[in-house]
Order: sequence, then C-alpha cells, then structure tokens
Amino acid sequence: MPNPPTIKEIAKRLNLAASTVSRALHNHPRIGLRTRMKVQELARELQYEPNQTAIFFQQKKTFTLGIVLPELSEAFFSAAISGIEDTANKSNYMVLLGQSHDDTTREQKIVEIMKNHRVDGLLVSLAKNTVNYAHFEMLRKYNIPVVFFDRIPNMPNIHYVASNMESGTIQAVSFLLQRGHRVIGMINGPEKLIASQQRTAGYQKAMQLQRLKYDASLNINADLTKEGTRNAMRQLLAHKRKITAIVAFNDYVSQDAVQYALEQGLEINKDITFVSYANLPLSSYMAFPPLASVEQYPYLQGQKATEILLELLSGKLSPDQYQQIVIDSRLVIAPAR
Amino acid sequence: MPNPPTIKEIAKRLNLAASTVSRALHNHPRIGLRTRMKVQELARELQYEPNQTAIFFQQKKTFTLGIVLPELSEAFFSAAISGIEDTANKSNYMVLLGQSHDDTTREQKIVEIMKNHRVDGLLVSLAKNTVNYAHFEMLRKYNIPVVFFDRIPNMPNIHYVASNMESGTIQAVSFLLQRGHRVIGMINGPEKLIASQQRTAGYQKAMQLQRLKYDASLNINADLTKEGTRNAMRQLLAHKRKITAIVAFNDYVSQDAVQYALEQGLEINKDITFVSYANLPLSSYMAFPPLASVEQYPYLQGQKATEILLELLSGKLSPDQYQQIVIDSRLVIAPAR
DNA sequence: TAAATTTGCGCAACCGTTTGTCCAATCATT
DNA sequence: AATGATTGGACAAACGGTTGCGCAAATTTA
Repeated sequence: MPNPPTIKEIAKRLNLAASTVSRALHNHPRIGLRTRMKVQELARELQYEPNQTAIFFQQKKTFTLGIVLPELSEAFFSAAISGIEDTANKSNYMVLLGQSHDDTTREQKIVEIMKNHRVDGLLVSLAKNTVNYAHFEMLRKYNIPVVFFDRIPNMPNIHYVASNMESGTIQAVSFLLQRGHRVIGMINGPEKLIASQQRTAGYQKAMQLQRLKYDASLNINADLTKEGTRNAMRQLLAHKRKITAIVAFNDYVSQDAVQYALEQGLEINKDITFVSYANLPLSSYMAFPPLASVEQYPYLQGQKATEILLELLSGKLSPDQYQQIVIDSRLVIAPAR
Repeated sequence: MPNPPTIKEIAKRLNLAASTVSRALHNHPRIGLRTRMKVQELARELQYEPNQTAIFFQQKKTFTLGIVLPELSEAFFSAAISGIEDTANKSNYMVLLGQSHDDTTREQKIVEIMKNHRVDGLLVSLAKNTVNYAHFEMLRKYNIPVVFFDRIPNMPNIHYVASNMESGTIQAVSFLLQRGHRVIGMINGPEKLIASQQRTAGYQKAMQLQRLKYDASLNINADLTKEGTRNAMRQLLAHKRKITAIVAFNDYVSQDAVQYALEQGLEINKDITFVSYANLPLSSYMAFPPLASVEQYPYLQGQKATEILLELLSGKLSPDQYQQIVIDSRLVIAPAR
C-alpha cells in the first residue's frame, strides 16, 4: 500500500545520505561496519527491494536477452530455448521471447521492438526465408551483440553456433554399411541449404571410407513437404538398384517416407530400413521410428550460444573476436523395443 | 558511435526546452504547429529513438508480461505461448519467459526475478506439485496482476482461464456409445486433480444421457506414468465385463496403453478402441493414434488469458472483478487414413 | 481601449540508483 | 606536537523523459 521503500527512505530514517545507504547495501568497504549493519537491518525490516528499472536506466543495461526464433512448437527450438534460459538464468539474465513464425517481416519487427526494449543482446535463429540481414546489421550501431544459432545467416563476421551434419551423416551411413546395406538412398533437403550440402558431404565421405563408390542418383533433393517426400520415395523405389536403406532429412520426412513405403507393401526394417535426424522427442511413440537418429544437440547449441553472448556482454570476449562454433552431430542408435 | 540522440540534444539544437520537445513529439496540442514540425523533423533526421528504459523507469511500467509455465517442450504449452505472444505483441507488450520445469522451487525463483524485473503482469500455469501459493499472493502487495491458465491453483479470488474437460468427455463417451461400445474403460488422472474430476463427471453424464448405468469400477485413477498406465490397463483388461473401448487421460497415456494392449495381442481399433485428449500435435505420426481426441484449445487459452491480463493492466477491468473463464473442450474425430 | 482569454513555451521537480569528489574526523608517524 | 595517512560519510550530478505550473505574448471580448 505505501509505496515500496527506496534507498532515500532508508537514508532519511537513518539520517544518512542516500549514497551511503547504497554503498552500505553493496558492502562497500568505505562504509563503517556499524552503519553498514544498521542499514542492512533496516533494509531487511522494510523489505527493501532495489528498483530494477531505475538500475537498468542508470546502468544502461537490462540484464535481458532477446531470443528470436521461428517456432517454439518445433521440438528443436523448444529444447534450444531451455538451454538458453537455463544458462541465462545462471547469470541472472532474463529471456525475452519472440517467434518469427518463419516470417521475415515479423522477424524484423521483433528485432526492432527488442532493440527498443534495450535488450543487452540477441540470440537468433533465422526465419526460413530471411535473406536480407539489414535488421541485424543495424544492431551494430546500437552495440547490441547478436549470436546466431542453428539457422545462421550467410554472412561474414558474425558469431554463431551451429551443428555440422556431416559427422552425423558419416556415422549414419557407416552404420548402415556395417549392417550390410549397400544401396542407400538419401532424401535430402533443398540443395542450397548448408545442412543439405553437409549431408551430401557426409554421405560421400562415408562411402569413401569403405572405398565404395558414391552414386549421386541415390541422393535426392526434396523440399521437405509430404508430397515432396513421396515423390522422392517414388524415385528411390524405382531406382534400378534395389535400395534397402534410406537416410531421411529429418524425422518428419522419415515418417512420411515410412508411410509411403508401407503403402507400397514394404515391410519396415526388413525390406527397407530408415535412419534419420532427430527433430522429434517422441520417436518412442512413433509407429516405425528410425532405427537410428542423428542428434543435433539443441540444448547444447542454445547453451553455447548463450555462453558466447554472455561473454560478449561481460567483455570477456571482444565483439570482433568472431566465435563460430560448430557442434558435431552424432548418431544415436535407437534402443530396441 | 556518438551517443544516441536524446530529447535534451534536440532541445539544445533547436533552442527549446526539453519539455517542449517531449510534448512536440507527442503531438501535444499546446505546442504550436511550427515548432512541432521542426522538432519532429530534426528527430527524424537524427533518428531519435526514445530511451525505453528511461520511460519504464519514469512511468513505472515496462510493457512486459512474465510467463511462467512448466515446460515448453509440451506441445500444449508451446501452442499456448504462441497465443500469448501474438496477443501481447498486438498491444506492444513483450513476453518474458520462465520455465519451472515442474519444480516449485524454480517457479518461486522465477516469480521473484520477474517481480524484480518489474513485469507489469504475470501469466502462470502451475508446476505440477505447487500447493503453496505464497509466491503468488505476494504479488498482490506489488500490484502485479496474475492470470492463471490451464493449471490453475485451488484458491478463491483469482483470475483464470481453463478448459473444462467435462464437455469434451461427454462427447468422447457419447461418440463411443454411438459406435456401439457399451463397456467403456477410462484411464483417469490423479483423483484430486480437477481435470480428473471433470472427466469423471463427463463420463457419468454421457451415460446418463443414454439412460445407461455408470460403472465406477471402469474408471481407474492412475498417476500418468507409464507404469501407472500399464497397471490401469491390467485392471481394465481383467475386468469381468469385456471392455471394447478406452478413454485415456491424454495422448501420452493413450500411447502407453496402446503399447500394452498390443503386447497382450489385442488388435487396435478392432478388439479395442482408444479415444484421448490432445496433448500432441503429432498424432498423425503415431502408430495407433486415438480414434478421436478432445481438443483443449491451448492457443485460445493463451490468448484469452492475455486479453484478461491486458484489460487488467489498462484498467478496463478492476482487479477484484475476478475473471474465471472456462473454455469448453470439444471432441475432434481423427481423419481417416 | 482596457480586460479577459487563449496560445505557446520554459522552468523545475521528479522517478531511484550509482559514483566521483570533497570534507571532516580519527589515527598513526616521526 | 605537527604532519601525513586513513577512515567514514555527505554532496551533488547524472541517466532521459514527463508533467504541473507559471508566465508572457497574442488574441479575443466587452
């Protein structure tokens, strides 16, 4: 009811200067033990709480991190944000959220609002179609550091954390080869995507490791839609060589592919085996989960990205020491069930 | 590079008082048109942006809403937060996020930090085990309004939005009755949960509508763990009456139950049929998705809750006009596949 | 033409906290 | 005992913007 107690209030009651009270509360050595105790006691008694907005204003700092990402309903991002939040909280930072819903315009607007809210820094995973990065460049002028994660811009001089699909893909293909599969199809993503290129590279290298020939016609670029996946499957199943295993771009694609295979009368894990990349946490509930899955460590990515941002903010890292962390993906074999 | 322009800066250049500039920028009628124009032009030229932290401080308002919920990786909540965010953004509010991970201690800490960050209001869905509400009561002292959603406290005089499981349950059971099922099992949640009681009530009413007798021994309270579900299934399948359909507490429970049924050699949708409550967006990828599912409208709940909070903040709603919105759940029949 | 209004803007206080500087009193040094 | 060093605290400005009030000039009214 009465206004929340302020430092001035405490100062007045104790016949001290506000500055003294402030210092006393911060255990400043220049303040005598006796007054320090008196101040702290009264503060406790009055349930004094520093007014953060005043501090933010005064310090030009809000202890708030802005997060811009496409879509929380995607498991990858909801895991990533947990990593972000946990890490931020440890350093007493809060997390301001904005979903772009994969819309560049929304993304721009969110960045603008967050800038106005004076977030100390930004963690960003790009909207699918964002190709113009002006709204991020602009932040340099305001000295707001940005760390990108997972979906990173094609731009030099940025901080980012991303996962490299190559390592996981090598492992995935090797896993299949080891199990005797020789003709392995790949339902890949759009060709321009770095993630697709990495998958291709992984496929090639895995074959090379076994001194086997890489057959590009087994590697199909699809568009990640259900129809696109079905078309890719059609192609693959019609291939002159008999395909016994398929590496799918992600779990969604994998499921669509499985469905198609079932329709064609194939028996999963017998006639044809699937390996995928983990986007889903619920694979244990899926009808035919992939036999193995490439883990991309979303939590870890969020964590790393946040750590970098925090170091940037604390000055431990200078803004032009561009951090570009690549987290190797890794194959995880599904537990038998 | 030079510090961002301030009102004072503009005032100095134009030989005006800061107050005049401020009013000019706000189109205050007492400021002459000519000076108003001059000010606005220079502001544009200098790319003046009001310092929000200064405004927050001065106005004692942050245009920030705190969201406390258990777990974003649960589809229900990630949908809810979309509703929250979209609604908040429309009114130029930002959203500060905190996950309790279903831990009451974390929940308390988050609320504390958010209070210190001076959020204008809070949207809360309780951690599973929270039974003490002191950390929310405390907010009244600070005049921070709270609107609960979905997981609401058992406490009078609060604002909340929740869904009523009764209506959906009536529809679910009726759906099964209509399809000829006469002995319908229910795997319910913990007895104390309001949501469980609503399910029971719905079950009873649906039977009553058809002048059928409600058999309590068909309605099992389980604990939502996999093991609990399996025990419930054991009981149900051992029931003296032959159960042909089951209403499961949610999709997770449903899947565990399906798994058990399969192990027992039952054929899904023939020997036994499942109906559930939608927590998962991915039912289309599940092996045996429930035949129908009760929709709880998470997006809508988030939206409604936010609207109430915003009205509370704008004064359109007085804090003691307790809003208690119940959204009826509704059965959604799964598309054939 | 004098009085009453209106118009347009400046002054100053204020929001709560932090921090650089200055001053007085106390203490130690020689 | 005079000087210097240390201690403990006060003063005031600053962060950027808002707002109540006052006041002069311009305008209208009687």
